[in-house]
Amino acid sequence: MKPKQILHEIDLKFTPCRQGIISTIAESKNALSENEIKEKLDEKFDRTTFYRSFKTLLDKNIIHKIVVDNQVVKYALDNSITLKVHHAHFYCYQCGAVKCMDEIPVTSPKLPDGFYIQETEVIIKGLCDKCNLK
Amino acid sequence: MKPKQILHEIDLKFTPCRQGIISTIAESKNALSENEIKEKLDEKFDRTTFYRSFKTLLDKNIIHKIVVDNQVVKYALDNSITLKVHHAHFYCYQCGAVKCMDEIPVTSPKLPDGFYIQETEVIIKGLCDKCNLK
DNA sequence: GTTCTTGCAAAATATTTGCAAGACG
DNA sequence: CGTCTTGCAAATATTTTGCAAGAAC
Repeated sequence: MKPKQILHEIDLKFTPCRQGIISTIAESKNALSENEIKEKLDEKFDRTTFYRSFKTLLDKNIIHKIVVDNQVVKYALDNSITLKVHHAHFYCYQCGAVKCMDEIPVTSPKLPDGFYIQETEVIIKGLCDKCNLK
Repeated sequence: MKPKQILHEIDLKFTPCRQGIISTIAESKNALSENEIKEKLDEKFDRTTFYRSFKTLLDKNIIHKIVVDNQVVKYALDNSITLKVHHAHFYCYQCGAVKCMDEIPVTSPKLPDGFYIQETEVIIKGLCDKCNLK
């Protein structure tokens, strides 16, 4: 689905920043940080605009955010768009890449009585295939 | 094991801030934030001192850090101290508590060839037993 | 006494908010 | 044209660094 369609469906205006974020993320096989997205875009946007655009897209579940250790913050298209199941994320210590592991479905474990699970997040850290084989 | 022993074993000086952090965390059944620890301590410490103490204790694997969505940052005693296996963390949307789920061992899934797993982090979000049953 | 830690000040970084101008539909 | 978005400035919040005084050993 194209950015314009996506935005239209959820009643958001088709603005250059949103459009840029969505298409940049969609083209990338890894999750991207604000800076990585910024570098790939032709047009310049204020940092505030990025913050607000990310927030809007997150609220509308167009994208999801992956945070590694409070340091690395990356974004990827959300499940509802890619129709993928909830998945684990991989973080490479070497190159810093964050990858959505669509083939690794996340199943919530059984918790003690009384606990209600809404979401389970899995971040696997190590070396990605490229860095490991170097 | 007491704070003094712990610190001595890894060649760290026995200072009031480190001592306070370790004993406060050890006494709590949930992971604690900087502010929660600060409130429980009698003595006051500069924020810089907390940052540096946490860093030192993290580096030496005395404690571990749990970050939820880049917002909530909490600390708990590390595995090497409590001798517990690597475990999942639970975050309650309602009360904000972060709990080490020692009974939920974390097993790393099988990744595609080439990937090397060093660590797997699991954060389960929802309602804790107390908030859920209210 | 030597080395490491602390508190303070300040720098660097990250995030949020208000507001007027401009773009979208 | 009414509403939402953007960029800029500024307010907040967070984290890091330098340095001299003090504590640990």
